[in-house]
Amino acid sequence: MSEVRVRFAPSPTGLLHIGGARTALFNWLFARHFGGRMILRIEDTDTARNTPEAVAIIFKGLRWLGLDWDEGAQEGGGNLGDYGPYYQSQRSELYQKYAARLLAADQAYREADGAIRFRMPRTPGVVRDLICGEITFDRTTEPDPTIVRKDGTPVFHFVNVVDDMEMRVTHVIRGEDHLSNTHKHIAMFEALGALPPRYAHIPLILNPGGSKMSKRDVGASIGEYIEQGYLPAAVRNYLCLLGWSPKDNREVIGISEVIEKFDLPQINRGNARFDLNKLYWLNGEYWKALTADEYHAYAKNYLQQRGVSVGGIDAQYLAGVFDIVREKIKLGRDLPDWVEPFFNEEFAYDEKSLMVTLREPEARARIEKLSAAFGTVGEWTAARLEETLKALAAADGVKAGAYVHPCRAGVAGRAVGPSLYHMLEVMGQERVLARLRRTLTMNF
RNA sequence: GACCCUAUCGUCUAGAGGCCUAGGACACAUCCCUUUCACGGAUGCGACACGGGUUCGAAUCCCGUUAGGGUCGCCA
Repeated sequence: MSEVRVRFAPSPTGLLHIGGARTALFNWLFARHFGGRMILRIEDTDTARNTPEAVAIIFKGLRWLGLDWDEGAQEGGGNLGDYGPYYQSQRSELYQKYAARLLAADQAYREADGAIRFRMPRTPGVVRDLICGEITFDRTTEPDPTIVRKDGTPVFHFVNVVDDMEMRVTHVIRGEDHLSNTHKHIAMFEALGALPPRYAHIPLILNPGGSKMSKRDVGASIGEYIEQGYLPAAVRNYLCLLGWSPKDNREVIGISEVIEKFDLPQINRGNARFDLNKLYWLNGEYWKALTADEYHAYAKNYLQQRGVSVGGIDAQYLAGVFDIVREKIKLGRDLPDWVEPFFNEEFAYDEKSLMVTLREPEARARIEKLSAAFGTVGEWTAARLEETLKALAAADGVKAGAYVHPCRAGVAGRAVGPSLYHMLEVMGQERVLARLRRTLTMNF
């Protein structure tokens, strides 16, 4: 096989769609597996929604997923590679040239209003798809597709073919929604005297309701995952599993291994429904697998992006807080809330800690005893604090929980949170005692 | 409506004629662990769409039906 050249050709719609992201991923995987080249072409012929911001969202999403490209459109509007420009909006002359050529050869004709139509061959259209197999389309009643509108702008099917030809694309890997149109593309290649690329149509991603995932569906945009603090490797791993499988019962699989094993024939033919639950679980697996440094850097960065300033906080304290919170959550989204009571002395008391715990008749007395005992505890470690608290409970003949709950509520204002003793250890004696004292002065 | 694709637990999938009383994962349920919430561990629930063939034998091959999805644009 000569050098593999694949392309991902998104149109700027304002978001990077999850289906598009998977198409990009499969193209990328194929290119990397065969040592080929990945090309990014921006299909921005629809001028209405073509804005620099919309294009930037595509770059951002691909970069975030770790999908790089060897050739094509670049951030800032640049082009990299010998077959550019890679923005269709900058290739109008080329399309005009090829339309004229088709017209001259009578393979296309002009309508009264100026639009140009391609003369469809009336022979059966045969598509040999690398995933779907050989399919034959009857074209006896197929209308001639428009390739240039009456206003002179070229139509998608035509520019797609011209660009794939000009850019020497060898394999077109795209969504199955294009399968029924592929014979038209092949006919255009042939009319232009070019060899068509090999086609591979991958199944669609359906929403939980079972229809094609649209931009309005929850989870449809890669931007959502960035914002919610999903880990890119987890999202990428999940996308790999939609229509492809390592076939050995593993779910968590490193990208280099996917590259090694990936090939087109093993891709499933049936559409797959999107399951946010499984992605969430998978993200948890990657969350746990992060090294301490990676996790700390991620947490700090995410919080800052969410407008939570952690700049002035002692690095060691910050790391301690991050560490005890980590095992309780699965993604960045939960970080701000879990971390809040550690950084903010004005933390809010949630309803449950207030109503159920702090208003209990014995709560006040227990917090007083806790204050006294913690004030003279000596070594401020989780183990020592646990011992101290349990001794208090034992002396009263009650379960540890009777002390744990008011303590947690008083110190963090929450009914749920990280392991209490570790939380106290991280917070430090001074802060804990101050908060307990303050709780006593409050009127619930 | 015409054409095309697809059809294994609720979901993602393993399965390419006997290894299948169909395996794994998510979700769900129960139990264990436990100060909460998670995590983890154990167990359970749960599928070959239906009908015909072919074959000694079919989840696997063929045909039909049904269902789902897609395409039929001077959208991409």
